[in-house]
Amino acid sequence: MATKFDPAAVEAGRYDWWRNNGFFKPSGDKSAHPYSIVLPPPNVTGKLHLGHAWDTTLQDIIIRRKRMQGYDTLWLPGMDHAGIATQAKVEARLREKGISRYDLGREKFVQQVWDWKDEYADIIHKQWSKLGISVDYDRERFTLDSGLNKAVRKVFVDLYKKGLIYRGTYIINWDPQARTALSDIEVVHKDDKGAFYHVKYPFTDGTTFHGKDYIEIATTRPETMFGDEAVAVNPHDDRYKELVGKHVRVPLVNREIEIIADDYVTPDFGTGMVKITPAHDPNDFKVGKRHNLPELNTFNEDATLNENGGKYQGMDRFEARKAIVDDLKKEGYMLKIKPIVHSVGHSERTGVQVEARLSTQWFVKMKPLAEQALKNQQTDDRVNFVPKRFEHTFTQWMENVHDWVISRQLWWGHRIPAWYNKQTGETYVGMEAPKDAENWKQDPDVLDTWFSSALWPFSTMGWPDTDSADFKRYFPTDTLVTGYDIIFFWVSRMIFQSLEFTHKAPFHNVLLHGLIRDEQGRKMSKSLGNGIDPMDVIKKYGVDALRWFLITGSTPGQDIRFSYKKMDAAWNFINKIWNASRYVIMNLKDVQGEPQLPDASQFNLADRFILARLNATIKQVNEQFDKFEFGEAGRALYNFIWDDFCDWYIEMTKETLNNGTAEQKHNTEEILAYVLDQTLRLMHPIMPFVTEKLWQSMPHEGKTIMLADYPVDRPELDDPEAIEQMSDLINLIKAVRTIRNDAGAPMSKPVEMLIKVDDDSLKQIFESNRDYIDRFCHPTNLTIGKDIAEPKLAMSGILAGATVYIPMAQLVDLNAERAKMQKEIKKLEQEVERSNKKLGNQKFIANAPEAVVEKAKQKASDWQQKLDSAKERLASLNDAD
RNA sequence: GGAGAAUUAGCUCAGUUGGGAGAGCGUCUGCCUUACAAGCAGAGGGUCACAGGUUCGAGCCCUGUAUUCUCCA
Repeated sequence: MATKFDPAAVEAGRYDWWRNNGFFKPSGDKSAHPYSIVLPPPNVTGKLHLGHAWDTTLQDIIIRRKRMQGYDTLWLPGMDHAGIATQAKVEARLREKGISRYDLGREKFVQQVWDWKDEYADIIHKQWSKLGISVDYDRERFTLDSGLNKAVRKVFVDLYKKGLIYRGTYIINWDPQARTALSDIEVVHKDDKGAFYHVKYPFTDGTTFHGKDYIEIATTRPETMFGDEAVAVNPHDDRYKELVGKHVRVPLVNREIEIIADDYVTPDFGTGMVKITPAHDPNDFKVGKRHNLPELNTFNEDATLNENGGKYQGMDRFEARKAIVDDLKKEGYMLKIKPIVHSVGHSERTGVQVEARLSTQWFVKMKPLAEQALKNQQTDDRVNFVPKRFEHTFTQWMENVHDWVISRQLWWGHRIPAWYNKQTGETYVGMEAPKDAENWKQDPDVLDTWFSSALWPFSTMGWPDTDSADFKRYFPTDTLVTGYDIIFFWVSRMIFQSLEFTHKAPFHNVLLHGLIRDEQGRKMSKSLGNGIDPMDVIKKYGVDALRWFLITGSTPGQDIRFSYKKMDAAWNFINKIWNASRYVIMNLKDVQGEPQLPDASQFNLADRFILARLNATIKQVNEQFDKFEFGEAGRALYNFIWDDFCDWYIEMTKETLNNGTAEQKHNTEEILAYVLDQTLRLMHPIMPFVTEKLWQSMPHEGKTIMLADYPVDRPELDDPEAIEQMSDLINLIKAVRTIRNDAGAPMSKPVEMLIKVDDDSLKQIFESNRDYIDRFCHPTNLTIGKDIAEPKLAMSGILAGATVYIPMAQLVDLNAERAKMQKEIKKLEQEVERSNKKLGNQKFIANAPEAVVEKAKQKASDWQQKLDSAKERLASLNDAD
């Protein structure tokens, strides 16, 4: 075995071997409980990033452990066509060649997108294998495949028939670059610098107001003024009451509009007078409906001004704004320009400023669906959010949800199953085209990507065929793992669609994780150029190290910062495991098959200690895993492996393996093998590659660690006495090491050692473990006793129930030793006082649990013992010269 | 404006039913000890943001304040 962990060598070929042996597939064992996860399908837009690595690692840990525990596990993978995002990517690529999608036409363009999809699906498959995820490739799905398309059409048609999908003309969010409608949540609001333009709207009938023949309108968007249909004031605003019903003129176009009264206007915002542009603002749209105002659209799809924009026709909205402002100034209409910072909506995908646009779209009526989802949270079928607080995020959104715009003016996606009669204009919605197809024209639009993603947990299992084997066996799924940033987009929608169509929640648990940030805590983004390719990290450290970092560096629901220093630490830990295993494997002489424990009568103190600690670790890891507390599970494993196993047990086995009897040696080998085997199994879900490699290198039974039993708690191995006695031994060894360090006496230099004990039990422990004391403390000779003569010129260490002395005539600085002891006494006195105060408190004795009181008493007596020893020691130091 | 999160060692972060504050990295000292020097041994380092409250007992529960961040409007 190599002296260093070499991830490339460990990983080579292993994934394919697992996969080709069918280890990733469900066992199909009907006597076992099923456990299923659907992978959140990554977008075929691009490569996987660190966030995907995190998300898939969490799932892989869950599913690998369940598989080892004997569940019939299904982890179903797939990818998402990501309508607008992928289309935008392909358009950008074409644009580099000077081609637009319109040049190609729909069919050819869509073919280009399929090519893109194939290219990226290939990359993603390679990345999945690097990440080591144990998904069942035979069940892989794509959100645009024919089965899913069938589910999409079925859902659309059913919802339409139930009146939960409708078509109508409303103000929606419009992305002028992608030229499509967007839902509310695809709009991200950012603070932008803008201005309030204060513009004169002159009266047309000679009215004057406060001596002026105009009113002052403040607007942030002068370029929409050609669509103005009214000016509104608040009906309770006494300043303007008299103006209601008067008429003003829209500058530059000289169109006459009326001043109306509407509650929507906030009197103390701006001038308290608002221009109403029903076709270009959602609030104005509502006002317009109330007052029967016309809806005049002044923009084209790409946000250039249309024929209603007069001489500005054809200009882009921002260009037009500049020109209009200039002209308003020139013609004396501009009163002032006041810079402001205000929140402006941008397209989540293309980043351009979103337009409020009046258009005819398809919508999902959300209220009944949301109510159903909320109600379900009060039943046994509720979805368990981990961490809990995200349930509030979900319910709050559901309580305030608006109707969902589902049509997209894109070419890449599920085509809307609606046809319009060429003659009558009648609408037909159905699974298939009408029989007389030649008389109908299908809606050219496609559905929002999330409309198909929302069906993912059941559409991938064969639904709408509710008799399909997978649907019956693996739906509802057990756990969904995803980022908290898509609770609205995805989690919520899966829940209400699943309830509506399967009458069950799609999963029992939702485990939500945060985002990965860079070393400075910034979001990783293309524009910052601070993104890190997980494949680069894997190349340098191995995927096991990356996985370890991802799960131990995080707490559920919290963001995580990536750093190479943490990756170094992760690699170091694996290297530690590697070398500990190397030690064990090199020392196994005649252990065969699956490691078994010798009879308990053969255990020495170290054996009892490590097995008790192993058992406590198994218990803790299982408990934490069940709660999705992977970080805590990882820390328990880290402490056990590094501290208990490597620092103590392995070091102690060197004594037995070198100096023990043949039988002792054999027992030690068996125990080493057993502990390592159990430890590798515990670790396997987290670091699958290195544990498989090491497991294969040691005696074992079975083909793969992937299918070995996951460790379970064995109460007969618990041993508080061994833990206690071992702790006495460790404290002694540590005290000697500290003395040696303080005195500058390295281990290579043997010293005399005396231990004065208060009672026989401690004497017994030290004497029966004398071999270990020799090995760890290197004394020339060792005296243990109750009444030993205390050496004068010595360094000392105070333990509970014992004092250790190391006589070093030349090296002892008596004054320093006295000072040290005085400091120690002061500290101990404080502790004793605190303990006594606590125990003197009757309320504490009466109210605290018995175990807590007992522990406090034990501590008090330990402190007192130490204090007595320290005082004694100081007295003898004072006598020394 | 509403909701949530964070605030613990120099840095990055754990701390799960309230019962004497931990890790990794960094710092200082000493060791190439036959698994590992990317290691081993030892040391130093914290009024757990602040102010109240509940409790025998608070990093943890409650109230308020401050700072930072996220989402929603």
